[in-house]
Amino acid sequence: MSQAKDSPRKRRGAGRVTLAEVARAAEVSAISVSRYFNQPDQVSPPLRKRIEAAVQALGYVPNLVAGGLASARGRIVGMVIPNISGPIFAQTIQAFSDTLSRHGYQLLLASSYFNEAQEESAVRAFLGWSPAALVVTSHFHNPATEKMLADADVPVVEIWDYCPDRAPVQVGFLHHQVGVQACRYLLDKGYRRIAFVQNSAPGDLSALERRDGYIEALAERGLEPWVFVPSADCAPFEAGKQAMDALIRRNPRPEAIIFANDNLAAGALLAGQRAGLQLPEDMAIVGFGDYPFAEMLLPSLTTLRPPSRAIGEVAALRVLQHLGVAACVGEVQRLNLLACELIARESG
Amino acid sequence: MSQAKDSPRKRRGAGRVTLAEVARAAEVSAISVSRYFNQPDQVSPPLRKRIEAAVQALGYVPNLVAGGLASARGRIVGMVIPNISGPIFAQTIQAFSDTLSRHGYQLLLASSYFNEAQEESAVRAFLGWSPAALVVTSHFHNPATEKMLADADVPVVEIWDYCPDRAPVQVGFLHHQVGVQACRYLLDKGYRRIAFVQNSAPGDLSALERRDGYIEALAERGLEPWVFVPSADCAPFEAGKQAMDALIRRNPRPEAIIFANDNLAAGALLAGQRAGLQLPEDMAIVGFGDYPFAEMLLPSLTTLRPPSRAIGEVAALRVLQHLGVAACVGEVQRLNLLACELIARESG
DNA sequence: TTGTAAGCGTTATCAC
DNA sequence: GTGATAACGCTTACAA
Repeated sequence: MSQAKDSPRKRRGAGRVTLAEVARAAEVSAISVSRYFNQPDQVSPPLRKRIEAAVQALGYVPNLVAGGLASARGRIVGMVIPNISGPIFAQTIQAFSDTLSRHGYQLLLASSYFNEAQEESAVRAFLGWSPAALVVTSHFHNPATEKMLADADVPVVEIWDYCPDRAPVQVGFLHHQVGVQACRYLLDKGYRRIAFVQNSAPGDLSALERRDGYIEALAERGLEPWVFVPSADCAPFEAGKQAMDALIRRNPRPEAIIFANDNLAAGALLAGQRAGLQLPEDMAIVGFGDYPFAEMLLPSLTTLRPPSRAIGEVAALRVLQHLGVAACVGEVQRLNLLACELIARESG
Repeated sequence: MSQAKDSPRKRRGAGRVTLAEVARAAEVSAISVSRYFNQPDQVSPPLRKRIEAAVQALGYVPNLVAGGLASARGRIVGMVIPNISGPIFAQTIQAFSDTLSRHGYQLLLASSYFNEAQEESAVRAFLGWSPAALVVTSHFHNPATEKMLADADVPVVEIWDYCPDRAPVQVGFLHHQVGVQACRYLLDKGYRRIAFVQNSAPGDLSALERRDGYIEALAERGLEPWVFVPSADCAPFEAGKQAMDALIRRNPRPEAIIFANDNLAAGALLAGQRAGLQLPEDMAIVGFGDYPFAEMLLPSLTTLRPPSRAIGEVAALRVLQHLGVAACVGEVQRLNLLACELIARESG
């Protein structure tokens, strides 16, 4: 690509400047150069000066691979997340990556699409890089992944979830509780016939926990649940339309609907309006995620705002604390329950 | 975190199962196990079977760090991108990561926030992992980064841009041309007093190239440019409102406005409506990015849709081709000019 | 097809 | 505070 096709690349070695060459140029031993980078305090100012000059002159870039092998811990953290481009997780990744890189750690990223097999292969690959820590999403993993995570001598953080009974550090919230929260909100506003529309994407088990919370909240008041399951092969926005079209025709129709996410809710909003419904007068709509468009819709969307950024920040902080990174010192708090905020807007 | 506080961790080595242990268990040499993973064809079925059994039994996970050191090329690709959570780049990252991981490569990710110093430090860190390739955004880098990229014996791909004269593989489009495209579209619809609102975030130099395209397209018809620069400390949505509020008061006011991105345009749309403007009758609005909300706004937003996913896919494909990954064979095309589509909707 | 020997570039350990 | 030496776990090069 950018280099010459037939560059005189050595078969072995990257041909890059090495620690030893810097040491020779600075007339010190290799280990001193190593210390210059890793424990500068332990190198006297004069040496430090000579080393710095040599590093500059030669354009030395430390070989982190070699360092990682020697020390058995690379400054790299792996994260497996359902998807990168959705509005929800992107914030978490951004915050996590930023916090990490501020302290000299790098992010190794992979997406699972809620698929446990893909998660397993990502975790396996990441473990091969002897990461300083590993972050996975939710507590749903297949047995092979569980075993790898348990056996690997690596700190593990589970995000976007909160299971006090599990060993890994937890940073997230109780999806079940969020389902309860959404449902009670509508109950308190006087709605009774409340439906729940599931995610069209299979594998999003956390969304099912929210559904179960909804069911529980209804049961508390002696009400029956009403769960709609869209076709699995349908994009979320379309699935939302489909759900609304179907639920409108029921007699009696629901007075309110909770959706597994904002994309579904947005589709439903559009379908409802197209069908001549007055929203929220004829039907209340509640989403989940507080996607950026939620406040731009007409009517604006009532939804639950997950602590996306906070999850990324807290996860990174816990990792750094565990690694003993200065400026992040402190006891590593294993349970980190964050709040999911209900944003009441026009739709419900 | 998940492991016991006082695990009997060796000071040196991760305590993990090694290639040698697998070899012993399978009663073969270490190199055969290595081949089993890297060139399975060169291992006879009987050996393969014994090795597979041993790998399973011991739960062996290859140490990619050691492998990377020995072979001087890790199966890792670094990507530096302005931001992760914006709707634009997230698609690129997702597509890139997916394509890569399908072929056994991992993504090392960092964001630069359009800051050249941050980019430099990310590139330096990534080079330390002897990546198989490096992907950077745009052709704007500081001299130190340029030097590292040129000196490093690593394939480099520049995305979201297209500079035929530069050495790295280019995957993107001509921002200047996109500015021309947007402006000509409005000119052809009969608008003459066309303003351009810049990005509030400094450092997005590509957006300035789009502005220059706009200026050129106006000049072709002998028209004067009208560039509005929002306060730098303002979030894009707010900056859009600010711009609209200011431009509305001018006399004569613009007939049409091109925005550096959809967030600005969305803010302007809202501010315009709040001020009592009929859109697009009173003023046409064109954005850039085709963010997910663009079609949900009222009026829906006319905008330019960049080939976000395609950029990620093509970039990954070029990288894999260069690495000689089977199933991706073929000549590495250095120049990849993708199309930016104008999505005509209601706003302009 | 399979094996042997020699590194890859760094850090841990121990001595000065 | 500084240095010599031996790993770290794997792959290349070459031999059988």
